[in-house]
Order: sequence, then structure tokens, then C-alpha cells
Amino acid sequence: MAGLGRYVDVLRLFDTTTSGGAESWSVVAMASALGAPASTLYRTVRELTKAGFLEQAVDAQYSLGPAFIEYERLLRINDPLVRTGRGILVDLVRQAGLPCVALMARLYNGEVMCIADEAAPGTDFHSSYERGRPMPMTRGATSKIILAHRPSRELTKLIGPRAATVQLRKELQAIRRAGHIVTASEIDPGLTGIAAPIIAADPGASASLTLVVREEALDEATRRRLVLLVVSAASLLAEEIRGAQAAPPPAEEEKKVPHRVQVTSSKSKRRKD
Amino acid sequence: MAGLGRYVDVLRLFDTTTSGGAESWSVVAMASALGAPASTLYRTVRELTKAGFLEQAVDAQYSLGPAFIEYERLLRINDPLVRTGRGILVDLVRQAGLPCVALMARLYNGEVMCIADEAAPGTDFHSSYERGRPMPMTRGATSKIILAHRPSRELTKLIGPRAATVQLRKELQAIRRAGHIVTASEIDPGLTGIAAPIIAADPGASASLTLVVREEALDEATRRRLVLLVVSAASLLAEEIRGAQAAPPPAEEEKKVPHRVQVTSSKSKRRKD
DNA sequence: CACAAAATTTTCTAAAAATGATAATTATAG
DNA sequence: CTATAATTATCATTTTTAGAAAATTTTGTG
Repeated sequence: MAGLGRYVDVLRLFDTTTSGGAESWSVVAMASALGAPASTLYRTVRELTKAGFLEQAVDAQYSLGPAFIEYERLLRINDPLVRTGRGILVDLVRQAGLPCVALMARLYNGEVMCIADEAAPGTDFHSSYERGRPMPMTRGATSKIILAHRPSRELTKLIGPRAATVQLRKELQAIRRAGHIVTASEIDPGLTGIAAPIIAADPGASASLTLVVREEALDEATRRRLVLLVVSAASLLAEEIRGAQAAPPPAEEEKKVPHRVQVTSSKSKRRKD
Repeated sequence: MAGLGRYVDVLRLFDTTTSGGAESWSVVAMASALGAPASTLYRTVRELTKAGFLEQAVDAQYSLGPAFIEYERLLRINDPLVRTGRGILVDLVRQAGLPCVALMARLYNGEVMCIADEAAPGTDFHSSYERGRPMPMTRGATSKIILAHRPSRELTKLIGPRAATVQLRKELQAIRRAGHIVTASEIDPGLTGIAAPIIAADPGASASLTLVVREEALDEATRRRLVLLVVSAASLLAEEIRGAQAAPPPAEEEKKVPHRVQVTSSKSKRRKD
């Protein structure tokens, strides 16, 4: 294994949500899991440790290191979607005025991952969509509203060819027309998700805003109110992000390299990965 | 540049807390910043993007990618200190019963970094010690209490030779004897930090627990109460972590490689980095 | 739509780095 | 102190990367 992959292969061992993943590894165990000699792994692990991506526990076990916390903060601070969204989530749970969890999610690696969440004070349940957890793409309001706004061609890659997914594609089309979706107990029994798309860039929404509430808290009037709330919060968020893009930060002087501003609509066939 | 460093050098460009860092970069700008040809950087960036550590924005700009959110969650879930500590922080702010921020911090890369924080509902201020932000090692209760519990030899590496740091070392010794520290406005004007060491492993504490409150909220009785609260929460936390280590998780069967359990007291001179 | 400029990938060979087996060293438990 | 595990060092071989230049694709603009 060459390049970055060599390091990522090691880090992936610590993904406890996949089979074979564990929270801590000895170097020899890593070597055997990856089918590589221990001397090679000792070298790789040493490099990862020095960079803070791994760290050594009290015994000869290694686990993920604090560098991830540092980089996650940089992303939290700098990423327009996360930065802007976090404020909106706080407003959203306050305006909802009942126990709930608000969250933002996005496409990631052929799955949908929550990138920010906020619980109303006193909320006594959790959503399975928690920050940093990849979730299936075809279940749950959070995921479906994203799928519903992807171009048809991309759906083929994500869920399979048109012929094999007629039913789902019909459902998605309906969701897209409605502009929002409410699902009950699709992910967590007893919980309802109310989701709207965040349409900030050209090729459909690749992110969504969701409010998760107890199913029994949702009489018809509340439901209508919350749908409106989520939909308008998502629109507002999208607008703020577009605005931030249009008005770039105070120009740096060292910017010798000019940038183009454009709207993506890539149809490239150059790379197949 | 070889090995992992080649990738880390790129990621470091996105550290907006250092001069030269920016939230987004074009590949050509990266190349010029790193003094390498663009074709090389295009290759490196492509690898980082594929792994999710970078991502391409709408124009030809790249920024940090969502993989960091995923790995940060794995750490949040699996790391004993973070996992156990988060629950304690929630209890702590509740028991404090006033607007406050509770946080845990640890040594990282010659600095002190907050690895978890929790604000009491209705808290209307922020601590500079925020999750993922490296902070200076010699200022603030959070940092000092950690330094105070490091072995003297290590201090030489962290703050300089004994002769040059007599004053600071005296102060640290006093803090260590007291078992806690209260500092006012050392980091954030108007805020007071109350910190205790988390002594979970052998060579002194490398982590601390802090409660940050408004200076004016701190009459003598409250101060005594909160000190006691923080100190006992830190002890409890340390105990829970030691307990978790002593009682390992349900034995996996595939564990062909035996582990040793030991207490670190390394005096190695093998590597000089 | 065509043209120009920017962005990105491809190609290819010298130079550099990684691999992996083995030996040497260091740390630790008992 | 000793046996054993953990880790690093060595080094010849194989593999990968760097870097320049060319080719290709994408995109903005007229």
C-alpha cells in the first residue's frame, strides 16, 4: 500500500462502527490485521503518533490521537456550512419550544453524515443521527431529503440504476416536490424527523436540516408549525451561505494567484474513482 | 518531504490560528506556500480529498473535509478520558448551579488543549479554552494545574531549564501541594478558572478539570463550594478511568496477541524527536 | 458557440523512500 | 535479575515519488 492509503488503513482499524474495528490496538495486532510485517507497522504508527493522529496508552496499546479534535475545531470554525449552521440550530430548537434535537447532515462517502447537532435543554432522548456518524442513505427524513435533491444521474451511483429503484425514485420525486419530509420511526422508534433541504450550491442540495421530536408530541397544529419552522430555517441558512460566498472575506494581500468564481456543473469523465 | 509529513504539511495550511493559515486554498497557492511544484500538490491534494481530509468547494478552492468530524466522533466515543469526562462535565455544571463552563484539557504537542467542554444552560460567556484549541502552557488555571503535576525532568522540555524558570517552578510546586488552583482573569478578563488535576496514570496528571465562572459570582462561600466540587469531580473521574482500565471490555476471541498491563515510567533515550 | 485562461491530469525517468527480514536495543513483569 | 515483550536500527531490494513539460478538461467571457 502506497501514499496516504497506508496511513488511512491504520486509522480505519479504529472505526468501531465497522466489524474488525476496535478502540485500541497493539502494533503487532495491527500488523496481523493488515497483513503487513510488524517492522513496517512500527514505522507507520510512529509517524502517525508524532503527528497526533494516534497516541500510545499506558500499555502498548494505541488509539486515535488528539489531533482529530484540533482539526475538527478548525473545520467547525472555518467551514461555512458548519459555522453558519450551528447558530441556526440553536435558534431552531429555541423556536421549536419543545424537547427536540436539531441537526444538519450532508453527503459523505456514499452515506449521510450529521455534521452539527443541538438538543433543546431538557431533551430526554437522542437521535441516531449524531455528529460524525455516517448513516444509511435511503432511510430517515434527514437522508431522504438529500437524496431527493440530487440529480438523477448521481442517484444511479448512490442507490443503483433507475430500473432497480423505481419505487424509491418515485418517492424521492414526491419529497422533492413537497420541499420537505416528515418521517416517523424510520430510524429511531418513537421519534419523528422533520427535514428540509439546504440548497446553497448549484447541483441540488447536498445537505439537510432536520428537527427530531417525540412522535407523541406531534399533533397536527404542531406538525404544521414545525414544518414551516424547519423549511424557513433551511432557506435562511442556504441564503446566508450563498451570501458568504458572494462576499468573500477582506482581501489578503499575498494573493498572487487569481481565483475564478463559478457554479459547479461538472460532467467530467477524467477520473474513475 | 517524505511520508506522512507531506500530507500534514498541506493540512497545516488550514490552521487559521497560525499566521499563514487560511480556511481555503487553491492548489497553486498551496504549491507556492510550500515551495513545491503544482503537479506534485495536485497529486497530494487528490489523495487527501479522496480520503475526506480535504474537500473541494464550488470554485477551485479546497478546505478541510468531513473525515475529521467522523474521526473526532470515534475518539469522543472511544477515548476513555473524553467518554467518561463528558458525563462528569454535565454533572459538574448542574451541581455548580450558576452560569459556568466546565472543561477538560490535556497536554498536546507542548501546549494544553481542551478536549471536552460543557456550558451550563443560560451561560452568557465563553471560555478561551474551547474544544480543540491549543492554549499556552504557563497561563490559566487549566494549564498550570497540569504543569504542576508533571515530573520535573519533563518541565525542562516544556518550559525550559530549571535555572531559567525558578519563579514559575516555585509557583507550580505550591499549586501541586494545594491540589487545585483558582486564577482570575489570566486568560479571559472577568472570568475565573477553578482547576483540579486528573491523576489517572502514573507519571502525574497530564489532564485537568476546570470550572470557569464570572469573577463577580465568586463570593468566598461559593468559591469554597466550587473548589470542593471540582476537586472531587476530578478525583471521581480519575477513579472511573483507572477502573475502566483495570476491568477491560469483554474479551475478544481473535486476540492472538497477548497484551501486557503495565505502568509507564519511561526513561528511554532512544528517540530524540 | 468559440476562444482564452485556468484547473487538473498524464507521462516519464532520475532520485528518493518504503519494504521487510533480521539483529540489536530497551522496557517491563515477576 | 531474568525472560519476554516492545520497539528501534540496519540495509539491500523493490517500489514510489518528485518534478518538468505536455496534454486535457473545465469554465468564464464575448
